[in-house]
Amino acid sequence: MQVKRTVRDLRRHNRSALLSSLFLGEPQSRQDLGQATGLSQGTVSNVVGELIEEGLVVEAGLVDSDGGRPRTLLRVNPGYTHVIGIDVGETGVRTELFDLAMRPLATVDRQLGSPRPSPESVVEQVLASLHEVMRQASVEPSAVLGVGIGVFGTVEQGSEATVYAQTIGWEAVPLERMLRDGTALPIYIDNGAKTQGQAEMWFGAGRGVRHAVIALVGSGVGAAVVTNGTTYRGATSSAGEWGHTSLVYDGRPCRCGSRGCLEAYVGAEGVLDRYRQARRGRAVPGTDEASALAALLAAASSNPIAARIVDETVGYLGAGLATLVNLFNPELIVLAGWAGHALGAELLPRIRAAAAERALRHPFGQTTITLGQLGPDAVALGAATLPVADLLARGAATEPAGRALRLPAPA
Amino acid sequence: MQVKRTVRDLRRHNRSALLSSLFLGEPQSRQDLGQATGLSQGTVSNVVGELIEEGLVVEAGLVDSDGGRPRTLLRVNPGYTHVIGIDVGETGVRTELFDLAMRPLATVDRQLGSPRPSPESVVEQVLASLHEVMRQASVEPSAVLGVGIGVFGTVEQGSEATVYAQTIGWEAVPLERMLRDGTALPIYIDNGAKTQGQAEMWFGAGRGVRHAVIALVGSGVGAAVVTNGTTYRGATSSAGEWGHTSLVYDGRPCRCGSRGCLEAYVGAEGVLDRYRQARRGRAVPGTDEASALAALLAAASSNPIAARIVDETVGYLGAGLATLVNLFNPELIVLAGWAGHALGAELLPRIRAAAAERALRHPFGQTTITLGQLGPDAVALGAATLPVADLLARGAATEPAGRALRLPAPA
DNA sequence: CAGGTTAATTCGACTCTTGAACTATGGCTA
DNA sequence: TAGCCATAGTTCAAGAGTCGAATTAACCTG
Repeated sequence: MQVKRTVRDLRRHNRSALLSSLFLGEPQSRQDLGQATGLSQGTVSNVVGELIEEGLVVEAGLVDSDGGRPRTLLRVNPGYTHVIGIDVGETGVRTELFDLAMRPLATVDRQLGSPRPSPESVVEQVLASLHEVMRQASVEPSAVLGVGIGVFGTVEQGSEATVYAQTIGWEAVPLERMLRDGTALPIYIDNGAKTQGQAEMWFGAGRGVRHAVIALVGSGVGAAVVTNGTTYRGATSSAGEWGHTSLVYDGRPCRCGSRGCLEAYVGAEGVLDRYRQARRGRAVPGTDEASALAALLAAASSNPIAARIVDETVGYLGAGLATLVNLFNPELIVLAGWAGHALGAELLPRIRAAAAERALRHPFGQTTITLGQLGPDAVALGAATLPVADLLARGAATEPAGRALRLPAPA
Repeated sequence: MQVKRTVRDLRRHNRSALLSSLFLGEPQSRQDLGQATGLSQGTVSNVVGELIEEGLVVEAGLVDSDGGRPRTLLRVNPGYTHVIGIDVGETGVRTELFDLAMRPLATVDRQLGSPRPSPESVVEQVLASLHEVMRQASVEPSAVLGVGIGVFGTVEQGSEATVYAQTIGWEAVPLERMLRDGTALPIYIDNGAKTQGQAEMWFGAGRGVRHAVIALVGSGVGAAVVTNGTTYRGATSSAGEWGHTSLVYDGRPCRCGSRGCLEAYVGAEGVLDRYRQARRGRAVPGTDEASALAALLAAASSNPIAARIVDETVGYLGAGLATLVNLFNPELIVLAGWAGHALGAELLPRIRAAAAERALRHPFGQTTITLGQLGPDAVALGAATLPVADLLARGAATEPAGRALRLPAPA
C-alpha cells in the first residue's frame, strides 16, 4: 500500500499534471499550463525547462498577445519516443507503431491459423509483428517506449498479466511472461474492449468526459467503464463484463454457459440467430456476419419478420443500456463496435427511447448516449495508449523504479 | 480540477494516512505507524506530536518489548469530538450520537406521520432530533464534528446535496439547504444504502476489503459499490441502483415504472406478491412484511407452492448477484438488508450456487459472498461515518477549507 | 550498576513550491 | 526612432516538509 508521500512525489505528480495537459490538450503556453494546473509560473517554467532539456517537450511556434511578449506554445515532442499497439483478436493480430503524437507510422496484419489459436501461435505472431513493424518504420527498439496489447478474454493484472478466455480454452495463460522471453520492450496487456474504450476516451467520443461507459457490440458484447477518468477494473480487472448480464431470465442459452445473457440477444451472432429462428431455419442472406446484419437492417423496412427482429433488438439493447445507466450513472455512453455502429447508425434515437423507458428517470436524464467515433480498428490505438498512460502517470520520471544510488566521494 | 500539489498537501496527506491507520486499526505505536504508512520515524514522531497537541490522538498504555524501551500505544481520542448519524426512512427518523470511537451515546426515534412524508416534515423531525440527542448526551454543538444523514432516494452531490425520490414524489428537494437554515452544524447527506454499505465496510463484513458490493434487500432492493476503498458514485452519485436492472425482460411491472426489474422479484414486496399470486390471491399469512416473509420461508419445507416461490427467489437473486460479479468484479459481496438476512440465513449456499451458474467462472471464483454483520440499524452508524471520513481525508487540517489568511504585520 | 536492546526525538541536509522582483520581447505613440 | 506600456517567462530567497543519522529515553539482565 503506497500511502506515504514525499517531496519527490510532489514533483512527479506535478510533472505528470503538466505533461498530461500537454499530451491530451492543444499546444499551450507556460501561462496556459499554469492556469490549467494551478501551479505558479515559476514552477511551470522550472518543470517545463526540465522537460525540454530531456527532450520530452518542444516549443511549437509563437502566438502574439496584443501588445506584449508573444507566448511560446509548447507541445509534446512527437519524436521523443514511439509506442506500439497490438490488437490480438481471435482471427488475427494487427500491430501498429505510433509516434508520441499517436500518428501511425507502420502497420502489420497477420492471420492466426486456427479459430482457436494457441497461446504459442499468438506469441509467435506478436513477436514477429513487433520486429516487422519496427523495421518498416526504421525505429530502433531503444526508441520504443513500450508495447500495449489488447487481447480477447479477461486479463488479470498481477505481477504479470494473465489471460483467461473461457470460450477458446485459454485458462490462466501467462501471456506477459511468454512475451518477455522474446523481447526486452516493456509490455502492457489489457482486455481489448478496455483498450478500445481507452481510445474513444482519449481521441474519440469520450474526450474530456470523466464518467463514461463504452458499450461494445460486435459478434459478442462487452463494455469498458471509465470512472473519474480511469478505466474501472475491479478487484482482478475483469470488471465490465456487460455481455453476460442476465437480461431474460431463463432465456436463450449463451456461449458462456449461462442463459438469457445480453450477448445472446444483441450480439450480432445472437441477433442473426434469432432472425434465423424467426424464419424457421431458412438461411439468412449475407456471406458474413457483417453483411448479414446489414441485410437484416435493410429488410426491416419491407419485411415484417425482419422488422420484428430489429424492434426486439432495439428493446433488448435499450434494456442493457438502462442497466449501465442505473448501475454506473455515467455522463456518457458510447455505443461502439462494428455491430453497434451498424445498429446505431439508423436506430440510435429508438435505442435511446428504449433505454429511457427502462432506466431510472433521474440518472437517465444525466446521460448522453452517442455513437463511437473511431471504428473497431481503435483497439490497437487504445492498446498503444497503455505505455503512454503509464509514462504520463509516472510524470516521465527519469530515474528508474529503484532508488538512485549515490556513492560517497573518495577521501 | 484540483491537480496541483504543494508541500502543504503532503503534510495533509501524511496526517491523513496516520490518522486513518489509527482510526480504522487497533491502537498502534509510532513504530507500527511508520511501518504501516512507510513514513520515517522522525516524521511519524513529528506528526503524532502535532496530533497529540491538538487533542486528536492520545497515548493508550505501554507494551513492553523484550529488553528495550516499551512502545507507547496511540489511539484516536474518543472524546475529541462527536458525530451524529441520522437514518431518514420513509416511515421514521432514527438519530444517534456517537463519540469518535463510534460508541453510541444517545438515540432518538421519531415517526413520520404520513407514508409519503413531505420534505418539511422530515426537516422538522431531523432538527428536533438533533437537539434532543445532544441534550440527552449532554454534548454541546461545539463538540460535534458534523451530522451525517442517510436518506431514501438518490442524492445528488452538488454544491449542496439534493434528494430525488421518484416513488414518493420528491423531485430535486434541496434538503441540505433546508437543514442549513436550522442548524450551523456541518451536514453530510448520502443515500441510505450507501451509508449502510459504509458501515459494513468500516465495522462489519467488509473490514479491510478494497472492492466490495453491499447488496441490500429489504422491501426494495439497492446496493452500495465500494471500489478501491471508496464508495462508487458515478457522475451524479446515483450509481448502484441495482434494484432496477432488468432481470426478466418484459416481466412483472415495477414501482419504478419499468418492467422486470430485479426489485420486483427479490424485494420482499415482490416476493410476497409472487407468493400471493401463486396462491391465487389468497392472503399470505403474517401481519407485516417481515413476518410474512418468515412464514413463507418456514412453509417452504412442507408446502410445495411456498417451496417453488423460494426456489425461484433463490434463482432470481443469484442472477442479480451474478450481474454484480460480472460488472463490478468485487472481492466480496455482502448480502444485507432485513430481507437479505432472512433469505440468506438459510439459503446462502443455494444463493451462491445460483450465482455461480450465471456468473462468469473466473470473476466468480474471485468473489466471496457473505452475509452482513450489522443489521439494518447500521444506516445511522454509516451516516455518522460521513463526517469522520471527511475528517480523515482532510487529515484533520486545522485551517478551514479556504486559504489561511495572513495579514502583514503593522508597520 | 554496567551493558544491551528497543523506542522516540532532534537536527542538519536536501527537495520542492511560492511569490515577488526581474528580464525578455513585442506593440504603440509622439 | 526613442520611450512607454503590456504581456511572457526566469530567477531567487523564504518557507515548509521529509529523510536519515545521531542522540536521548526507557526498560531488561546479570
